[in-house]
Amino acid sequence: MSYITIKDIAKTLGISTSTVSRALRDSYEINEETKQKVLEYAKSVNYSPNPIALSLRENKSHSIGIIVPEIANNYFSEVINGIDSVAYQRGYHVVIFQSHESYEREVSNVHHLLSRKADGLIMSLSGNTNDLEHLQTAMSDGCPIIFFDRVPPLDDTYKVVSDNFEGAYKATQHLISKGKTKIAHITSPPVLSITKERLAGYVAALKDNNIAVDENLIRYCGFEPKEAFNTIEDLIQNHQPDSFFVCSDRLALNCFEGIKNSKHLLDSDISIVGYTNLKNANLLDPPLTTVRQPAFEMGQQAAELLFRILEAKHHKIPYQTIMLKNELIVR
Amino acid sequence: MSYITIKDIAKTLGISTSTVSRALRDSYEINEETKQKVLEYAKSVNYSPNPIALSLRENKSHSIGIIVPEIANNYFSEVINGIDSVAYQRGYHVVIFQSHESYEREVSNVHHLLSRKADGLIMSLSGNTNDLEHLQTAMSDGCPIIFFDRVPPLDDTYKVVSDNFEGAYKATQHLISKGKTKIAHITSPPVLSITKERLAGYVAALKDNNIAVDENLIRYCGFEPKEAFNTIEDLIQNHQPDSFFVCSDRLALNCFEGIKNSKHLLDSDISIVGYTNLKNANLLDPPLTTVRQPAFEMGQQAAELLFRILEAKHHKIPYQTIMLKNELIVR
DNA sequence: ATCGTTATCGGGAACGTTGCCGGAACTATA
DNA sequence: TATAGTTCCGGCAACGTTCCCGATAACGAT
Repeated sequence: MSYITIKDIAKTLGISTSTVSRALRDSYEINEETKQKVLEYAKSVNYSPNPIALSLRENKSHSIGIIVPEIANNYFSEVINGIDSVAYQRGYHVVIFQSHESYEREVSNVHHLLSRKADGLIMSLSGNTNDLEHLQTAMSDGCPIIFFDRVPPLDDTYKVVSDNFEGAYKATQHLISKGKTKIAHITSPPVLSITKERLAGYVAALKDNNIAVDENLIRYCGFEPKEAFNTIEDLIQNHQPDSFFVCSDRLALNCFEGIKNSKHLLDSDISIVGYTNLKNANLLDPPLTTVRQPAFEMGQQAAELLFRILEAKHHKIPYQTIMLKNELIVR
Repeated sequence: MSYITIKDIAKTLGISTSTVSRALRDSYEINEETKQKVLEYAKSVNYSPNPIALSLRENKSHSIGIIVPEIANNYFSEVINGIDSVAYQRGYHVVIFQSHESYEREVSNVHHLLSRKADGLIMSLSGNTNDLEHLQTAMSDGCPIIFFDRVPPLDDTYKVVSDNFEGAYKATQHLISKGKTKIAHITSPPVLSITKERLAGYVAALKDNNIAVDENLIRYCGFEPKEAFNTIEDLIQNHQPDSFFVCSDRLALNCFEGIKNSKHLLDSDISIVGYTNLKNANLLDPPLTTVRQPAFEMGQQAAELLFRILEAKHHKIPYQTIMLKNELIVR
């Protein structure tokens, strides 16, 4: 299986490797007869070219890399599936890495992908990435990167995002229209782009409804479950919110559990809206109203943009930001 | 970044590439002084060897492949994290692929990994894999494979599984001890190893309690949500089970929803036990009792076994099956 | 003085592939 | 008939690396 090389074919057919290569590549000038002979034999022995040799020669790998913070996050796995669906059609393979929210792992992943000559990258930043040098050098080395969801504060890049401002605005508005006024906002680390945008949407909705913004109700949370629990506990004990707007898949669950477990039972008096792609938000008790990002579609769009860049070769595709709408699913 | 080659170093230092290679590899006989000079310079220009050239030469890639049916499945992503954790320590990189329950995709993934000279494979079979030829050739080509969870019916392989028989037995016994007698068993396609083992556990528990096995209550379900819904509907309408023992992450959720949505409300009269690694089974309404597989640990064990094989080089590690215990989490 | 030994290094092949360059054989043109 | 052009093919270098084989110098022993 794939042990046959072009040399073997050349030897058994009594021709040179160049000729075999030409036949296989259907290139340049070659006698139709020899070409058929080569193709036939190659097929019969199940020849397939060695991608490593190709990579070494051509400085590319015919595969694209994905780096996400965590595969176990449903939002990210949906995005990956979107990317996968278009890459597979094009005969590209997709190499998936996790940064585990670690800056070091992210850098290591980028280097690995780069040294293995990935043709392009699609990624979402780790929660601890402040320094962007590894990405800058990757891009200037000619490896195009599409960022999605958690995008860096750079102008000269390609981005695929969802309308976080609007999503947060709609979520907050939903709570307000249910009569809530003390709406806690629990969200991801402040460095992330999504954090800022969602916070802005939350604040805008409050202001448009003449509700004062209470800084005590806004909490940034890392990725440890305990952190979420403590935050919830403190909020409920000391600031009596009447509702929660919780961002990120992970936090949504942790907070849901935290609120449920707290002395104050989760009842009709306390509402939660999550910003999440949880599969089973409708099965929770009570069902969780959510803002749902079009994850699969974001993956598709990111991949299609990347392939447009790769196929454009010379004439450069202009930097752009593709923004998709979110959906508020009231439950 | 990683554009510097050994030739560049040789040229600027006025020595041959062989010498540079020797210095870097700390091999054979080389003057301490030149060695230091090379190492110093290499470090200063941030040299790192080209892994593609290495792969071409040594016929291996210093990376291992993972193939799972679906990343979005929490069980699989936990296993991946387990593998990842040990591979990262050893400086190996992990390449993740999805078969999407498709035999063709699985074959394609195996070929891709093989031709890219993955040092080894850790995989769980797709739900539509009957022909094992692609795996046999991979193994006879010298690429060791560790199977986990969904393992093939082969003796001469390495496997990491959980005790599905016992898990199913305990789950069924749990329902029986709650007074249930008409226990429906909804499970994965019958080709899969896990399906057979769990069915056996289910049947054994019934027999040990002198409950007749009703074939009508045993249903195999594919991976389409609608299939699960229809199955549930038919079961409830025509066979009035008093409880369900549902296998696989996907089915657990689908059935949970199906039962909840059916005319007969999900109440204390109908119990469900799921065989799943759902993160939020405790938050469902009602909380879902589950059999939980030690997914992360299974990944670790699989990876450790693989590295043992890779490091053993010549003396062969005997084929073996590592079996881990499951945990019944009553909620 | 000659020879074997040791320490250190360079040359070159090889991994699999492609593409440039040159060359042989043939055809067509003047 | 000589020349130019065409068609087809083989040789060779190159991608980055390692490793085997030989080469050279220094040095001590005979």
